[in-house]
Amino acid sequence: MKRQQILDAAYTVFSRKGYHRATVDEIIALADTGKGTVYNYFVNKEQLFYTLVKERSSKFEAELNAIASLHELPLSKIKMAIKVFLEFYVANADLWRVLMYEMRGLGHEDSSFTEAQRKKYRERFVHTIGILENILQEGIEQGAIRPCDVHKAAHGLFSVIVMMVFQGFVGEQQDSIETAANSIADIFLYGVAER
Amino acid sequence: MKRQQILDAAYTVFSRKGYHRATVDEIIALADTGKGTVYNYFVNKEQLFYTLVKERSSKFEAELNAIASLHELPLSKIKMAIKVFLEFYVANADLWRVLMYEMRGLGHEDSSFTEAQRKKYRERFVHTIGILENILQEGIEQGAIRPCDVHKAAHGLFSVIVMMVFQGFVGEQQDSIETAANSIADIFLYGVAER
Amino acid sequence: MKRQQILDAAYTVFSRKGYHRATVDEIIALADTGKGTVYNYFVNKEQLFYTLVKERSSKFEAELNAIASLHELPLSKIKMAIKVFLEFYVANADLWRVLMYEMRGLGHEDSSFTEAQRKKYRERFVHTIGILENILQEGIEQGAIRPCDVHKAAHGLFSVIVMMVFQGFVGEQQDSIETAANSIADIFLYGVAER
Amino acid sequence: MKRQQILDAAYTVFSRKGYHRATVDEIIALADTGKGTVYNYFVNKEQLFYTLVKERSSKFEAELNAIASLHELPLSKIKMAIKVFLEFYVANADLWRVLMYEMRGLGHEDSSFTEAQRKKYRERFVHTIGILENILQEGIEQGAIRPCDVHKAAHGLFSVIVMMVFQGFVGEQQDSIETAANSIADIFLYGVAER
DNA sequence: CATGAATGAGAGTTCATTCAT
DNA sequence: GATGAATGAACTCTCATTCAT
Repeated sequence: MKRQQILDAAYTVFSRKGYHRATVDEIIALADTGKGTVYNYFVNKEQLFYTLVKERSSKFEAELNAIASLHELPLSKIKMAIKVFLEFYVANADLWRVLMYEMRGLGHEDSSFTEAQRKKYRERFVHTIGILENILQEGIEQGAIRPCDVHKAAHGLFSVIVMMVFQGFVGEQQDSIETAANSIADIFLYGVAER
Repeated sequence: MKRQQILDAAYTVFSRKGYHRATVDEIIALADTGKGTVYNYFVNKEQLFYTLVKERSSKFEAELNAIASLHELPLSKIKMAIKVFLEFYVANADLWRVLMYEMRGLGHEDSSFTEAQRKKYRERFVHTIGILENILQEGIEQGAIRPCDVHKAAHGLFSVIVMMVFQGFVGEQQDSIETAANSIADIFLYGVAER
Repeated sequence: MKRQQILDAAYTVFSRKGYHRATVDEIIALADTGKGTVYNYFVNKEQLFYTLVKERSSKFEAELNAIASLHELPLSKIKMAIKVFLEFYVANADLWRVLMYEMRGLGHEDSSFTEAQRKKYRERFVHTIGILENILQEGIEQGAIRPCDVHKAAHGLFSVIVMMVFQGFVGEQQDSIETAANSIADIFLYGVAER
Repeated sequence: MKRQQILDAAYTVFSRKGYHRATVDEIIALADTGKGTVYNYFVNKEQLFYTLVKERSSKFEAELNAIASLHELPLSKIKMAIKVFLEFYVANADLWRVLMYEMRGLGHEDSSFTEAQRKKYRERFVHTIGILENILQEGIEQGAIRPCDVHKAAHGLFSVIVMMVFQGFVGEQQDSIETAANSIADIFLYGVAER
């Protein structure tokens, strides 16, 4: 019970402050618990953060996998995937902003996290974006998508989704998400140019 | 002269470590100067960071403004703008990653920076993305671009550009930038779907 | 039964880590019991340590008393006493190193232990060394030992015994102890000078 | 100047409390300085302690080396060495008690210090006791000392010296030291047995 | 009796900032 | 203008002890 209180509080504080500026003191104040309790459940601040990410990710990753396995048309799958991404990022915008920053994209020298931890995080991203890649690849094979660099294209799509969320262009309501998903899919698939 | 040494060193250290993990001690070690000297030129760490951003931005913003004012076809202007963006972000990837993170996109309560400072940063972004918007708007008016939400479209284009840089998909060489600019423009304009 | 498990574990951990670095967590892990159980049997860490010392001391003190009461020649008694000391300290080297340190020899202001506890420990030492003194005194009265300050001489003998153990000059085997006892007695009685 | 104040305060606090119980807070209170200042001069608590030991040792070691090099009779040298040892340990009793404890004599698993640091300390001890060994060896070669295990004999002599100090049998006055040195030398050389 | 979740005082350490020289 | 010694608030983490079950 305390464990969950701590996780909830940590989620809030990490989201608000980022990893570095978040303090254990603030987390325990919000969780209404003692400092030692945090360290009974989590080895350290870093692992507390990781637990948060892991717990929030797993459902999302499962949903995404499910979509990839469906027998649907690629274009339809893409739209579904975009929607699932939006739902997840809308719900976890702040924490994932922090996570993405702390990972530093590539192999950067300094970060709050150990290299081992960073690798774990990166694998999660690579995995989810990889699913987008697979769908695109499938689309190319079926002639629905133009041949292109699916790795970059998937990253592009991903970056747009995340930006829409981070910029607050998408709200929490289902219809807001749906509308956004349609816009994103439309431009991603057909571009902005007039024919 | 000392001032410039400090700025150069600060650029390196902030880029490597991020805002929080960067220490004044490391900056002065690299700048080969004394700690007090930093505080003679800059009121504090935050303002040192801001100065850095301001100095690096201005040339870029000028270039972008120039493109916007050209008498060229919108599609051509878009490609040019993409190139200028890429050039700038490739050169300043690490510092801008830090900056974008610390700004926290919207009106978030806590950050390393004061609200006043954050507003200044945001205005810079709004301004550069605004130029993209204007070009798109011009394109719509001239019938080259499909009617769409230019605000969001510009942000989408921007996010893809930045992602390409942060993911290391674009190198520092001119031709790498040119190739990337073409790919981005191609998909942004015509989408990935087969016709 | 739990009580004995705790004592055994505590002995091991205190010996390995010293008083301060030993943690109750480590003790209960080794004793395979719960944290509360420790506090059912012992009022606190300090008293647990004391119990350990008391239990291990009593047999040794009894043996030493027995030797003192024998009707033997003083020189012979001295050798026997040295052997008993060696046996005891070899068996309890690590814990007694910790104990001797935490006592701080004299009336020092600060220690891990309360003054009352420290007094108890000191009395045990004074008592065992006192037996050595008595044997020496007996030797002087019988003309086997040169008149000298028996208090200091007994401490000197004691310190050499302990040093031999702490420096690892004496092993656990009976013959190693016997050899060491002979060397110590030889030099203590006759000195290192050539005649 | 602050550096010296910190060293003096640290000396007092480490001597009184031992390494673990000594706190940086107490040291700075006594040194009348700020916490950060300590870390400007010393990397950490461990290195502060080491600096203390190093500074206090060097004069003593030099004196001891000087005696070893004298052209004097071995027995005379032994007495001189004993005196120098007593002077040093009387002056530094408390800190050296702490040091000797934290070293844990041999290769013990856990200690406050890193293995590397422990090795440095041990070398200092080995060195000073080694000088005693050399003097004894010289004595044997010149026929003044009975053939014996000089390594152990030197350790025995050392342990007695230290014990005399730790037990408060020796005061700070020169004559107290002289008297003690004579008693120690007398028994070490000629034993306690009557002839 | 046995347990272990909960606790918080207190530890060592970092680092932006000040100010006398 | 240039300096760096001095500072202390703030940080993460430890661990003996309590107490409800």
